[in-house]
Amino acid sequence: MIQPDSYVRSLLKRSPGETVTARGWVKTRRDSKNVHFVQLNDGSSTTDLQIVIDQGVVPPETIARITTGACLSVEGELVASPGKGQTVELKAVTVTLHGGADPEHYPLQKKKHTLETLREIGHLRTRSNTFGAVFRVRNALASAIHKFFQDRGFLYVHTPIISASDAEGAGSMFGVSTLDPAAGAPDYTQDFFGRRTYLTVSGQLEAEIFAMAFANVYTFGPTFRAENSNTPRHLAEFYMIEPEMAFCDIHGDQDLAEAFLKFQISYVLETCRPDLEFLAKWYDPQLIPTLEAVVASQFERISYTEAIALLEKSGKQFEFPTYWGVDLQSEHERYLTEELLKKPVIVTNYPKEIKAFYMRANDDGKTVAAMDVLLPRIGEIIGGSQREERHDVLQQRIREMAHHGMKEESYWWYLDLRRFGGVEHAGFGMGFERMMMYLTGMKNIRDVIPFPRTPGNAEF
RNA sequence: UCCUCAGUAGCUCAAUGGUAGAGCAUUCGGCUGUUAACCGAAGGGUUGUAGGUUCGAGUCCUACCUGAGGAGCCA
Repeated sequence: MIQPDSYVRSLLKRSPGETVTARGWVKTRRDSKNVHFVQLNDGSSTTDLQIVIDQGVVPPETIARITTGACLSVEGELVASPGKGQTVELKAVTVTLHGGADPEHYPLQKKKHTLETLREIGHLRTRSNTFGAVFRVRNALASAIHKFFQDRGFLYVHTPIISASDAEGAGSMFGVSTLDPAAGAPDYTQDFFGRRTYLTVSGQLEAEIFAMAFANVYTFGPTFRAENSNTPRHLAEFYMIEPEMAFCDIHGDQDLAEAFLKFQISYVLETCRPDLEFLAKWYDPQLIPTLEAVVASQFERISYTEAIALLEKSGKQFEFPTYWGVDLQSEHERYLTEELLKKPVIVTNYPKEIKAFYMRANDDGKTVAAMDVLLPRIGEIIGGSQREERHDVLQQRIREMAHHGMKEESYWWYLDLRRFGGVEHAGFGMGFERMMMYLTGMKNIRDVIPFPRTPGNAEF
């Protein structure tokens, strides 16, 4: 096992003269008359460690096998590098070749590959510079999220992956069953759980249970949608963060969402600078200035009604017409956040007809206390609301939705939370990979998750 | 799921309906404390699949497969 002081990242910071062992995978080898240069990387750093192997230290037949992709351990002395591009390098004394990578067949070459090609070698793309940077950022982002909530006293709750609630309106769900599909019409009362079950589309309803006991809670786990979505922004399996706060209204909800987004960006700017610089260089030169601008900005907050008014007087021709009562289309959201306001926008108080049943009804009788946070380039990154805490109002709403297949008896425990010690509360959901896209400048969501699950794709 | 575009060497891409090419990678040779090293040579192809039009198809037509972009749904 590599010890903390022996990661490539650590070795690059240590002083000349020390005897160390480096382990990792070869990026490339260059030969000179009396010396071989090997770029070694263990995934801890955007920068490789340069290994210098003098003629005779390693038998020629071993040198020949030290090719791109091979795995090595190298013991030697860290020395000041006379060459450009690095301050220290490792002068090899002992080289152990753990596994070669036949250059005739190893698909990762020391040249630029398209992201589409790398996606098809999902078991090897992790060794590329791009995915090294992406997954270090992903790791840091996950850490930032826990830190943000833990520092505020939020309780981390694991909501179930397998769920019986058919989460009305949340789109198609993956069924979970141990019944033999070949056995004809399924009788779910005989199924593993004695009822129809699904992979969760949201932990929110269960998070509300915890918020009614621990006040401030959050979930961070996988979520599944069986929608046949083929876009650069959708996955069938993705990660979602869902905070839920008791004693919180829609305004507190917005404040938290804004602070949350800014914290994540700041944290990654601080801890992953070299990775962001690499990503900026190859994918989006404006990446870092854009991120810094968001941290410094104050998010625009407008109501749905104001948003519609802004769109109507924009004079812009939209493919879909805008009028009060229709949901905002991608083109509308993009216009608001990218062109008109040029910063993150929080849109609140949507018509109740286009939002979920659990959102708190406003006094106007027409809108609910919903909020969507829109980011330039990404669109909706956060969707949330103040929840309906009034038992009778919620019950009435569920009954109104009966014709959509909602069954009041399925929500008995959810309604119970309003009968016993209910209080105003609010929360939101943030797509983890959407945030990753924003932070890394990656334009396809399949390139910010280790193993993307999309329609027709589950190879790795 | 709908619309649009694309599929040619391991990779990135050329090729007016008329002999299928280059760069990188690979192999071999040369040079060199190198930095996506450099110089030279060689090998490498059922042009996504199946049909069709044509004297002749990588190129035109049809269907299918795969990928990408846009839309819907959303996070």
